[in-house]
Amino acid sequence: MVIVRDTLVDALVARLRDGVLSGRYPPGAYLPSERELAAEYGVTRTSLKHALSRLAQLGLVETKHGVGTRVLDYLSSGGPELLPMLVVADGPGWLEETFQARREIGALVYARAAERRGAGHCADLRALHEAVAAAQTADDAQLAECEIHRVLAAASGNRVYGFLVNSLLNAYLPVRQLLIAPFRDPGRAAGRLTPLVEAVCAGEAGEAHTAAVRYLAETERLMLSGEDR
Amino acid sequence: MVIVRDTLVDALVARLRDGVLSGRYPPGAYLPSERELAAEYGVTRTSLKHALSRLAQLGLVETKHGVGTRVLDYLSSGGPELLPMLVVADGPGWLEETFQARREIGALVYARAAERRGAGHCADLRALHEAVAAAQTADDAQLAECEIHRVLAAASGNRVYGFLVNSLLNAYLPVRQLLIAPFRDPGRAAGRLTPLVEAVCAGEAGEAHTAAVRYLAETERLMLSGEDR
DNA sequence: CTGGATCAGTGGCTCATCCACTGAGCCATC
DNA sequence: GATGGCTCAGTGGATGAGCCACTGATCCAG
Repeated sequence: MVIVRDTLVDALVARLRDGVLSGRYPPGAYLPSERELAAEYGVTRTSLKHALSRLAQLGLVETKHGVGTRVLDYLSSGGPELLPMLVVADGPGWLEETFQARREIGALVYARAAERRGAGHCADLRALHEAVAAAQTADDAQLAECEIHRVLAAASGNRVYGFLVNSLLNAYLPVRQLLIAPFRDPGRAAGRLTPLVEAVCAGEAGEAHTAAVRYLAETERLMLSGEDR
Repeated sequence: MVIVRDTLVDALVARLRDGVLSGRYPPGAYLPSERELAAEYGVTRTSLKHALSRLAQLGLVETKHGVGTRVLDYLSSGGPELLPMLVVADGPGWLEETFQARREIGALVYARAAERRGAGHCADLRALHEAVAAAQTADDAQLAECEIHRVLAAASGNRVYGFLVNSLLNAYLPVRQLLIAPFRDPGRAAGRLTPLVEAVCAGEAGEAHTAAVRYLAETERLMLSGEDR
């Protein structure tokens, strides 16, 4: 386990972000001036500006020179990069919707990959599949599992799907412990993955699609119920 | 037309980002130290830090205290928020893949919305549809069209799809001129939208799905060919 | 009523300076 | 020879004072 110490700016971003997500700073409203905020949080204006700059990059606020910093409506203008923080902020609601999107988009990606399968991709997939089965620790299995999704996304022939999968996987990071559960027993994980991986490698598009949907639905049911821990 | 003057930090971000995307700073490599970079670009270290902070938020680099700033592999760790800059950077390739993803995910969203249609959503949709038809300028039509996508995403009952749609729509912003083309003639735009909107409002899920795919495919063909301008 | 000047308040940016962290290398100790 | 602690150079983190540029409201002269 690596000890990670948040930087001051990270902490500031978290505080301000929570203020926005919780509605303390509602959409359309202006934040207090940088000088006021800096005084309120007991930091330099420089540090506060760093934090605001990152909030702006996230699409949570918008800063205009000479005017002020306005809160945006993240629901109507935000992107999936907000998911990780939303999942921890209000939990189950966002998590379930993320799972649903992942399942449906995952099925799309899997079907595409099956259609376009190439020898190289299949080799990667088999190797990763074996890595999951052989993994001694839950962490290893989890990492390998993530890699499988990424390899499939790459095999879909559309890099945009790679980005979407990355975002959806990142949304899980904060609740990683829950996710690891189904992989505590490497044998079971292997058993569950086989049909999907085999189907994709064999190029059976229709069957792969069906298998993918079934696999993802089952996996997520386990994750949400917290069963098998 | 509003005149937007980029801030110094914006320009810095653009320069550094191009350096990363172009491979001048390859994945895994370390950037020069902040002091060196600041000198090279003729700016204060403070400003440079702001820029690096935003690059980090974008997932392009990773900064570690006492060590340095390392370039990440955006293809394997980035999210769809990178699309806008990739589309302008190397154009057609990313644009086509974005269109494909938008078409397939759009169809998913449309089908979902048709399944779960509610009176309120349908009213919104009809109003927007009429706004597109009535729009006097291409800009208006484009904005209303974006709104239709957002309303549909909202009607799908999954806020994550809203985020995904936002990201994909944002990817178009840099090439907005191209996109506006099919809407130069409001009458045609209206004619093209009708079947989809009607189908969703009528709740014919299967037909809506088919119509959505056909509509999106046609629209994007026009966009890519640049025809009808 | 209009157009320009003023002014208070806001964010943009700089500078000089110090602190905290990391990793490499040295060296005495075991 | 291996180990553990030390120093040191180089890196990013943070400060705070200060100045500049922009915006919008207000006021006033025309």
